[in-house]
Amino acid sequence: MRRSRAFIPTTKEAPSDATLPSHQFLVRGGFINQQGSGLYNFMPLGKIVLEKIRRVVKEELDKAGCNEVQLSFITPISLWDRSGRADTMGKEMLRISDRHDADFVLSPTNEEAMVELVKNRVNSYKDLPLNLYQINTKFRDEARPRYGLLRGREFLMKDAYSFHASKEDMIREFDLMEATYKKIFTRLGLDFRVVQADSGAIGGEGSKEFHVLADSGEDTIVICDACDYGANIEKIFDTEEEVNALNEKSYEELSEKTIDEKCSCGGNLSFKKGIEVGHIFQLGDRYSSSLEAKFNDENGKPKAFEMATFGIGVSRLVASVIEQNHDENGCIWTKETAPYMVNIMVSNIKDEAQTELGEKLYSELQDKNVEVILDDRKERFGFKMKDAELIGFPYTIIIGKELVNGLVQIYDRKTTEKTSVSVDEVMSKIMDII
RNA sequence: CGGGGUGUAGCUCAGUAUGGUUAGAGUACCUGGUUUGGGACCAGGGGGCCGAAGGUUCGAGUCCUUUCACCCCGACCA
Repeated sequence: MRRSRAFIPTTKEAPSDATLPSHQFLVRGGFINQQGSGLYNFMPLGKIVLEKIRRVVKEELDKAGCNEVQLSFITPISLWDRSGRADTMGKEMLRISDRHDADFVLSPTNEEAMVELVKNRVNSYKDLPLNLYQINTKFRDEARPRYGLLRGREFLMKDAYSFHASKEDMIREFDLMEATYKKIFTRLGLDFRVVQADSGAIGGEGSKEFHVLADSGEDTIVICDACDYGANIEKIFDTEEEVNALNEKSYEELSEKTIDEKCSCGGNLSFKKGIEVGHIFQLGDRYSSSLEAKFNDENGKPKAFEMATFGIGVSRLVASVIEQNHDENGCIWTKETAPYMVNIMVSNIKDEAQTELGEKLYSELQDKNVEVILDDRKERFGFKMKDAELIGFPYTIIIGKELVNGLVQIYDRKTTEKTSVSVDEVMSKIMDII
């Protein structure tokens, strides 16, 4: 992509209501813009990042044997009447009616729809287990949307539902998904913890959350410094007062707060703030029973499916990457999430030698399938650098004043270091580090 | 859903207490010139139904009523 042809509206100032780094930088960098309360548009850069995260999620799930589907986003209210959630989900579920005055729902989650999909199509234990997922828009009419992409009303979520002949097999899948989620978040370059969680309204026995560690996280978790134990405080403390008191504390206050108790492994426990980006539940037969979704077991006896459900907040992950990876100048994307891996900056486009080299490197990197953007705008050096830092390309090749000596520079966004490299070596050097 | 706040140029905001020239600044944008390694400078220019609807008045961005939107604090939630 040529920067001169790209739609990347960056700004010097952030909207006055954006308080979190991810919100400010994603808006300033031209990734997203707000359409309404809790509603966001993804502009080209935001769309690229969103798709990259979606692809990582899809690749790992497919490797683990899951099937991707796509359910209709608008669902008839009757679907929700049958499970009883038309009443229990309350106002979070946005209802609409069509021209015939029939009532519909903008799906906030899809247990019912997925059970209905499988019901009467999977009739034998021989067809189990089965794990179906979709990466699709969800709508939850939050009482108070906030923090940009972290708590929107419309958001992109991966939701998966698995069906099993026995509880043992369901637990096997649950463990497999925990391992798969770890691969996904590791590939995305995130520092995260798996924690014991409160199952909440969705119900079920075992439930684990995946938290990206970030000062701005809305949840408070307890983690061990020696083993991989972690828990959401909602799980550990009994009363709402205790949980709320801790959640209100800032990151700084929490890090000073010590825990006297030791972990069962003997390690020290401490409080951290986390952003919940994944949640896996053991559902049992709650939905399959109420919706009468059954299969025949080895003895030909009808039995309700054992189920589990697995969620990942895909659009929330876009913001989570930045909450965890930014500095005062802007975004620092990880390798799997960067909108473009290499930015070629022609310092002065009136300098023919600089422009020529820029074009040459641009086409060579394209030939090698490197995601590359050429900053060919008629702007000054400082302007282009600030822009590149705000957007957060991992590497920028600066073609500028050192070219007369046969040198260019490679700017590393994460370390902010510039390294001079000869023109002859720059291609091999860049291919090495990306 | 309770409490508070804000809607004026693409963006950030003055102006509203006390109604009165042609509604402002910074930034962004366009033109010309100078500049060219850290969001440049000079000159000129375009851009507004002052959130919407009613009302008071000779006259409303400013006063009154209604309404919509957005934000913040709580409660709730992935």
